[in-house]
Amino acid sequence: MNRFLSQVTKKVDAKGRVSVPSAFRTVLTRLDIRDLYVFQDFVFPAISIAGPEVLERFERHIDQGDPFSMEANKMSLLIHGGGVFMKLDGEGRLVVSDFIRDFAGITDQVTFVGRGDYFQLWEPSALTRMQDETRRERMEQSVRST
Amino acid sequence: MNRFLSQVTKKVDAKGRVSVPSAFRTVLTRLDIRDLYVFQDFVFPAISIAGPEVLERFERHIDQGDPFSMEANKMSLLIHGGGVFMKLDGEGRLVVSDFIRDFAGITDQVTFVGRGDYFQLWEPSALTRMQDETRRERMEQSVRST
DNA sequence: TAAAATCCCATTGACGCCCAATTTTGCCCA
DNA sequence: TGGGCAAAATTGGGCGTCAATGGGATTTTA
Repeated sequence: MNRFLSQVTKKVDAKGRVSVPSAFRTVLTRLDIRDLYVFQDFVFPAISIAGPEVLERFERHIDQGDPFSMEANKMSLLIHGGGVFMKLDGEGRLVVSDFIRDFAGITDQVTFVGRGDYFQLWEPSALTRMQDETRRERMEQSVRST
Repeated sequence: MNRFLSQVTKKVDAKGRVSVPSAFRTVLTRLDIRDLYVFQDFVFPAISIAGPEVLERFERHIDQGDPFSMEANKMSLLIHGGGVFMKLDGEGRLVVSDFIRDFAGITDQVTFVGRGDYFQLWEPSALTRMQDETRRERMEQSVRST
């Protein structure tokens, strides 16, 4: 399968590194992604990681409108100011920089979460809370429709 | 019969494996399902197992709306982050990973439950409790409607 | 030159794949 | 109806490979 699925929690080591799950690395290889576009997610308190083409898509989106508009400026602030390129080390590990750490509230553990054509880094309990909340919402929906 | 029915409880071996009941494997073969879409159920503390087309159906559902919406992101968090593809080993066994174990509260025993066109994995006592609770609720309903 | 970022290597642990032993099941026949 | 068998299913474990982890050693940067 060539999409990012599932979730795994990993420990950040003494040097601030985490090894990216091999299943994810396999997908990255298959999609021929070497430079990772790492950005602060737009809707969740999490870090999203994708290939360079995602940034390019965002930029094209901006280019479609008025470049001086508040809208375009705000968008750039997120995708440029809130993003950075990173590479994995020889063993497939990623350094959890302050950029990542602070935004996602990560300390000594990180949960890797597949999102289809990209993946995310979450502070473990934050992810659990969000998923539980979502299930609860779905439950209420189905109860209402009874 | 080409649907998943009944329930069986199996032991998880020392390596964390459980053999899928042959009746279920027969159905899988008949439906030509080789890759299993294994996901954390939306309503029960159980793992649901189906074919790849179930994930695809979920994804189509997401694609219908705005991909940047909170709604779509939450859904993806469940179906992508809460799901994974797995295969059975040569003897028809499944590895009970942490992904499965933690969510369903499974330790050394698993109950396989048929659900029609898919099946589930439960922690034995959790299933019993849920079934008892459901029967009790139905009793109360029928009493009220008398 | 100190601190941090990289690179490199060794050890440990997990997983996939295979084979053997044992148990269960379905069926036929006395 | 009760055995007896053969086939299928289940279970247990060995082993090789790859992933994960931890810790130097080296280079880079401020």
